[in-house]
Amino acid sequence: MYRLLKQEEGHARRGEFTTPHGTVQTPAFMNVGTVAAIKGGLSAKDLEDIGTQVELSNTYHLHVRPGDELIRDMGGLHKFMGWHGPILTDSGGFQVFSLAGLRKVTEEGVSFQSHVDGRRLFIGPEQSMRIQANLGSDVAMAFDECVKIPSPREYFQAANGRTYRWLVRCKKALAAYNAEPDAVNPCQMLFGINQGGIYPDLRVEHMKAIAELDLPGYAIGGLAVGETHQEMYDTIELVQEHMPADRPRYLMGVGTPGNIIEGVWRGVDLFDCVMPARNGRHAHLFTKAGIINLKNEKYARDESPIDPECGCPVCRRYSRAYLRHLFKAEEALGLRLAVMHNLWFYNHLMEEIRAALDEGHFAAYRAKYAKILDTRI
RNA sequence: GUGGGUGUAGCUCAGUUGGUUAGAGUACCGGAUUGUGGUUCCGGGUGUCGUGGGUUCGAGUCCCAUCUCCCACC
Repeated sequence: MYRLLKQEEGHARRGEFTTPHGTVQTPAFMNVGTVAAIKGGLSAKDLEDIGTQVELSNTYHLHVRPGDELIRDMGGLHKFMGWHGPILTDSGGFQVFSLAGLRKVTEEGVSFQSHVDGRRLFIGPEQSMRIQANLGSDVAMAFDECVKIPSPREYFQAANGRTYRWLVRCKKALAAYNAEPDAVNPCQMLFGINQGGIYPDLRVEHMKAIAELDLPGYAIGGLAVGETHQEMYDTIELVQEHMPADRPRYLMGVGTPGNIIEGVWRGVDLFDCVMPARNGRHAHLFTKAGIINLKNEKYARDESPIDPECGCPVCRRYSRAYLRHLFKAEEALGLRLAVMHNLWFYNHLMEEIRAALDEGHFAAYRAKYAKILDTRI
């Protein structure tokens, strides 16, 4: 359930999103742990320490290993991974895009070749809902088709039709699974996903259609996959007008700190992105002054913390010189500390955005930080 | 002391009958990464070819001397 607390200038929204495992203050950034683990070695306790509100895992990956039935038998994903806050699961739809070389799309669904052992898998709307019901996440994402940009308009049109029909099937299937007496999380919600590339009419038409299905939340998918930032922002701005105002809005897979500020400005409530974790593993660290590459030689004797303005557990204790050494020596601690800092940075960024919205100066915050946070220094 | 071997990038090494601007891996330096296949991808050569002399149009390559290190013998 979503409650709008305040609407700032522009379209920015301050709200609360309540799930079976707690209330999320929005705008929020969801921390991505695809295989029920934050890569880099962070624990559920670490997530609590760095201010994580929502954890995100993936249907496809957990189905492949260890198997969603195993997780159901272990009491569901919350219990399995020891994270008792809200969890959102992605549907496997994005793997239609990211594992393009290993799959085949039909009206029924998508067949994949497993990236783990090569066996043939099939995931359609019903399979995705079954898996997500077994995982017992708080939010299940619709099984959609994410299409690369650029692609022919005709393909987007066909994929949009398929994604809509799949969504109808998702809604029916998930309701049935969660009505079963031994459902892991009977109040699990389903979010629909808008697609259409950067074709304005396809985006709007699709958004209007899925809005009529009266789902607990809606996502904008298929962005940050090849288009320019301006095209992405224009698409968000266009689509948000047709999203129900009383439901949370989730911009999937985005993005940089600047992308997030611009997304909030255009009315987005939820974000997720692998960037803080993946870039952190490669020593790219976010600071209030811009992005630094900690492997650079110039930090070899730098006694200052990653970000002098940061209050995270890593910055309170360790120097750039030490962290650089850990990376050069390929010590696991380097990855862990870097990811911890970056996720703390993202979570803290959202706290600042919420505070700016509460206090009515988000426009000034955006003007000050939207560009500088994405700049390499 | 004698004989043989060896010396090319920080490291391990390749380099044809003498032929254009000196090659690879690794290390190092830099970049990429947007609903995650964590050791990936892309770019960069950083060199007195041990040293000196000689032959040659031309030498990492052939000749002489010398030095280093290794091995064997005395």
